[in-house]
Amino acid sequence: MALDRGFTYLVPEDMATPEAGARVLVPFGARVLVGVVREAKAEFGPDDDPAKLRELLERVDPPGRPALSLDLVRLCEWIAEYYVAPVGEVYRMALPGMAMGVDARRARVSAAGQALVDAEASPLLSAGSEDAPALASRPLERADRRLLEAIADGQTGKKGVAVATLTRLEPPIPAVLRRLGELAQAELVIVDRDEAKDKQARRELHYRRTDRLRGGADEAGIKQIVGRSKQRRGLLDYLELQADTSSDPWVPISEIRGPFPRARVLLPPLLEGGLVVSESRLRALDAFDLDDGADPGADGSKGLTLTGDQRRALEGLRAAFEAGRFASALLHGITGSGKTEVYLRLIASVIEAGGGAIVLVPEIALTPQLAQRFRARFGDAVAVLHSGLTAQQRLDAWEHIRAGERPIVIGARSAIFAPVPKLRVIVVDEEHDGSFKQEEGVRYNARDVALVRGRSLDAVVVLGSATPSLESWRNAREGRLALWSLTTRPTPRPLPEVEVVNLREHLPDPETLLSARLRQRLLDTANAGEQSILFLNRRGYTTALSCKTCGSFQQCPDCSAPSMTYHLHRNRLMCHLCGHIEAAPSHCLSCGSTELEHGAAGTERVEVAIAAALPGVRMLRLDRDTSRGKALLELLGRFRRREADVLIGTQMLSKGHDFPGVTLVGVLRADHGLGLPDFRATERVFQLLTQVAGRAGRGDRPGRVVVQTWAPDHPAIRYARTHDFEGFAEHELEARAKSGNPPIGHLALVRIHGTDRRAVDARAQAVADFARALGRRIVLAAGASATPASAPVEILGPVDSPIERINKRHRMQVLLRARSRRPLRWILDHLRHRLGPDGRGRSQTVARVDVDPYGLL
DNA sequence: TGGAATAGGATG
DNA sequence: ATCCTATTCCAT
Repeated sequence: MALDRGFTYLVPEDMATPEAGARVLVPFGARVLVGVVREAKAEFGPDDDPAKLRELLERVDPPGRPALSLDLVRLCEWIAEYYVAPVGEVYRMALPGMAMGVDARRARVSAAGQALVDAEASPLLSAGSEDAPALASRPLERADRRLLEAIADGQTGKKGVAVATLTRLEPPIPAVLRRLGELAQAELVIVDRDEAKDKQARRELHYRRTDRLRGGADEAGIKQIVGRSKQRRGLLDYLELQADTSSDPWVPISEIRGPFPRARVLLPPLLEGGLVVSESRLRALDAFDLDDGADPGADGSKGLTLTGDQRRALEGLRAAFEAGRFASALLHGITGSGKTEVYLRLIASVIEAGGGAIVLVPEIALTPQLAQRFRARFGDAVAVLHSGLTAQQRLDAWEHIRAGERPIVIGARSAIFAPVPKLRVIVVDEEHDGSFKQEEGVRYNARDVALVRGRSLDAVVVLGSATPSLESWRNAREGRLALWSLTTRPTPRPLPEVEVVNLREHLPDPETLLSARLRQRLLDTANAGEQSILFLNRRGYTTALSCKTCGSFQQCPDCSAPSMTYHLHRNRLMCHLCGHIEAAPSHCLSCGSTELEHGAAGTERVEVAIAAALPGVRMLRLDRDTSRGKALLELLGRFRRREADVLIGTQMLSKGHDFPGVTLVGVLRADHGLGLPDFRATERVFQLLTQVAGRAGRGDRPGRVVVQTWAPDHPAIRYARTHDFEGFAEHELEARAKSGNPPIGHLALVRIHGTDRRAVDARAQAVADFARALGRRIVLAAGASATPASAPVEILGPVDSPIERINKRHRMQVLLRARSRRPLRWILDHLRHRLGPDGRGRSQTVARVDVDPYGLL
């Protein structure tokens, strides 16, 4: 977590004052850091002590070209404030990784320094040296000599040693940077800037499991290298699983550090034993260089006439754009109603007028078709930002965008920070999607940030969805968003028929999870030469292995949830929360019975079972295990090319894909997830079913949807059956009003976690007490006025988080809930300074706020 | 006694 | 956060 405050610096006499958003080099303690100017002021602020201020060292950005435009600076400030996030962290997020440099200096010894080193190294001379050398302020200490020697040893020719490496010497030299400064002062070493540092900084050490002693064949050989360290073994398994299940076997050290914080210590023996190799690499491949089998370059929709709905929506949005004022709209269009075409034409107008646009999509890797349509229509004007870009590619894209060379930007969440000049339109496609909410670090919601950025730029913001979030729906109903509805599909095809199968009456086959009805439909569809998609909301083989005799099942040692899933592929158990992996046991660990059974089925097992039950039907499986990055696109391409009859997958599949050959969609367990302690569960299931139904019958044949459920009367399923979004929304809004949950109420969740249970508990209690005290002050203040309401802010907790332990860290939470934002805001502003890390070592706890949390897990 | 682990404090 | 200093801890 970065420092949650700014620092004031003086602008040197001979420097033009850098504008807000410009990067500058500043002295910070003994270090030199890259900073971003938040504000340039002519006078001292009340908290500034002129005597303590230091001067800026250098400007990084040339005058008139700050890294962040003023609108982005304002946006960062707003985010830091609203989401109670450390400002520094927010700015760092808004800039591409390496725009913020590291210590770029290099050090080498001078002639005098070299002489000193040589003298010390020579026993004859050092023994007889009468007058010990001294620095300006003090005698030369042993640590200084070590530093000098380290520099002399490390420098190659004239290159010198990177200062950054000197700070990481083993054993470390105390106060290295101060000593280095003094040595430089005494002209024993020369310190200068390194031009080539950026390239270095963009690389990262990656590790890969080799083929040596692979697959558990030579257990003894592995033991010899790994030894008895469980962590080391876990790391090896982790890398092996990565190599097996992902398209790219290389894992960057930063990623390994998640599940294995001690990776640095664990890796050397594995490297030495040849089980693992390392390499300095740039980040993974650009997934979008791959052809996923979609129509190459064709954008057949260009000349099509719009439906009446589309035309009205487009005209309304264009009018808003031409008015040049902020406007926000919800584009509610049933699946297949042509929302994208509306975006395309709106953006075409914007481009024509010399403006720019941002299109946010839930997960770019899952919506390559949208990107392709934009590329087909706008060609090089489009920049696609996604997680597969290397740091270098990202920086390049960012520079291109900033220069106005690519006025259209398509990307996931973080693309909302794209430095598009003259930004006039922001589209948030599938705005209901939970992935717009960042769930770590700065927990912003890109959809809401889009509205704020749009407002500050007088731009048009369009939120599009077939199943709008209840937040947006309510905003539209109350007039805060203009509402445009697309109620018909451009092609004269009705929405698919949804057939609900009550599993209570029609028991599914325990292996395939298919009811007789769905099984028959699958066979019919395959026989007709058409394709099917099956959804099951759980990856892996089964949830867990449980003992038939005593019923006990394996828990992750570091997490508290039943998160261990069995993976047939390598006969391993893996925790879905922290990545812990272990060999699947052959017998029950508590009673010794060898009779173990699989719990609730996952996609892997169902795939196998169906393949066995329906011979001749070709199956493909898609989930996070089989497919990341380019492997995903390859798989989708194979299905599109009809290399399989049935694609089975998790909800990853429900987003935006278009498979013309699919006429049947089956949902194996629609009610899955309804039992979770999550106020959005019903909404999510409704959305999933509606989105999923949209996958059926998009080609030239009508579609059919079969929904299997144990709860056929649940509202999510009832309303989805009739494609009745409005009915669902009204029903669910009532439920939210009753519970005080969003969008009627407003939430902020304080999360407290740490290794030591008691420290976490104490901190959580303290946070809750403090919030309650603040809450009472509000009540007192409001007491005199006419509001008879009870406490305007409810403070719930502290309680253990639903998953009370993840990766050995205990987690607790305090929920703040209010009918109006203002009192909640007030409490958060006061709570702000009590957040962040507290305590040290094992008893350290971290508290952070999640404003407008998406889920409460 | 000196170096390692650890707690507290400041950073402009 | 990261760096620095003072303090405690512990083995030699």
